[in-house]
Amino acid sequence: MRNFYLYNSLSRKKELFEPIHPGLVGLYVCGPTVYGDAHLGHARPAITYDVLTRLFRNLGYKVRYVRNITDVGHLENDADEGEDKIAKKAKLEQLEPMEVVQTYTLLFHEAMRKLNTCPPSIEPRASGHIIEQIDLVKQLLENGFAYESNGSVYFDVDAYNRSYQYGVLSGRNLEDIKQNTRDLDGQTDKRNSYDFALWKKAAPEHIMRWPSPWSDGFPGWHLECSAMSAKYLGEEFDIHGGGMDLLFPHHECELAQNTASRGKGGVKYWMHNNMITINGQKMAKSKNNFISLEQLFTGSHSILEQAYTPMTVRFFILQAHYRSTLDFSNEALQAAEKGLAKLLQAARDLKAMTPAATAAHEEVSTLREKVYEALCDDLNTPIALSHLFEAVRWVNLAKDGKEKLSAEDIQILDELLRVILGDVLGVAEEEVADNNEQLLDGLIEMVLAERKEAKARKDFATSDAIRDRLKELGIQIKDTRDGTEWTLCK
RNA sequence: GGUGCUUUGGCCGAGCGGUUAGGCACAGGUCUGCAAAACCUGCUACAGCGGUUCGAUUCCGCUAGGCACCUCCA
Repeated sequence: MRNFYLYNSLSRKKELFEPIHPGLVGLYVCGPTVYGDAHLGHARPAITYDVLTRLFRNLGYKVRYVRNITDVGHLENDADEGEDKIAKKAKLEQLEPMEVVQTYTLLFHEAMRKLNTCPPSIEPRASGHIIEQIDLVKQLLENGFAYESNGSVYFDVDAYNRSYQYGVLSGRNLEDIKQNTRDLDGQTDKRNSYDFALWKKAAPEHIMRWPSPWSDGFPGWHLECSAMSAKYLGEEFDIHGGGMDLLFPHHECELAQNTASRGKGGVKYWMHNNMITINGQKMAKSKNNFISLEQLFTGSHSILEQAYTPMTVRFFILQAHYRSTLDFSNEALQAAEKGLAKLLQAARDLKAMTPAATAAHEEVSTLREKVYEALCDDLNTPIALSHLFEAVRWVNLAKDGKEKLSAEDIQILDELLRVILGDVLGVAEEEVADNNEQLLDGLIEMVLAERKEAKARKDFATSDAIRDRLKELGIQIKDTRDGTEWTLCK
């Protein structure tokens, strides 16, 4: 199997990927907290890990891709009274928390489908794994790395740091953290401000609660990923992915939980995608530059000059390397839209091509290798795409009759534009179903205008021919006093 | 304040110790009834100042700007 190199956030270098179990890849990715619309930021990891999965599958690996849905435990802040995001939204919209979860989970899935991402193999929910999480808390208490306080249980970072090292993933040391952690009000239950919650006792009015040995309450946010990744991928698995913003504290805490409970970190490669920025700044609700995917697809946001199709967004994201920040702008999206159209047009043109030469072009045959080399070098999609544009050039040259392609050339170009572009990068023809109705209206209106003109010149042969042709296509027209009506008959 | 990252041509965005990234835009040309597309040609940049080197955009240092995390975030 081809060598694949992956940047590991833990070692801070590119490493040769060697699966724990030959031929199999276990991938865990932190999914969304479903308390709001899927946004542009969600598209980055979704597409990155989708391409990773597709590439592994193309290389012959069997991939188990687990992406969770956080539907409990994600707090607004770290204080004792920090509100659960789901619960807060439920209160705001006067819904059951699980109604909020369902609404936004479905919207998230819909957006992911439009972006042509493969659904994960398993999509576990935190609320469905309370038992596993409680077990993990018990284990941590038993191992002496957690303490109970007033019905809540916290991870004892000091204790952990005596046996292991807290901060290895994010490159921090505990002394720095101690100096720089804010002391929030109302953290009386914790021994230290940098300890984090494993189990929280629920306040009386809190709806989302489960019984546990310590209190009726709910699990801490970091716990779910440790519990669910181990359950579905084993205590040691290959790749853990997520956004760079999750590196600390979320992944650091997860790593600490794994290590404290079973003596090892459990993850071989930590992978982090960078952020999407808008005008150079990270998207955030507080900055008023928050764009949901739906807004992006429909163009309904003041920042947007136009609507952008899901595939344009996908292509735009793939044009940058996943570890670089990617700045959103209308200009950049519009450029992506055009580049994408060029690529897809060439893929279409290629289908109609027949061999016109016997000798293969060497430049064409090396493209395939170059593309794989790029993709296998830490998922370098921008380089891979630059080679695909080279393939486009060959298709267009042939189309113009300036080059002749052999059967072998065509076969390679087909592999590049259909298999690599389509199957691996997931860049495919857009669904146009949504626009069809409008398109049909416009077209028929145009044809009827032609017919009206023909009738006006008493050219009834033409007007009747138009009517008959439309009928053949399943469109019935009817001349009325007020004009011409049409219906679609099936 | 702590930690880390970053600064590439009109825009987006790769990359590397010596060689054209690529896309978009722009200009000229070929083709075309017109338009579009396509093709060809041009535009050839690496924040500033030092250092290492035969040679640095690429390595090191300093200066300046930007960003991220440290609080929830993909």
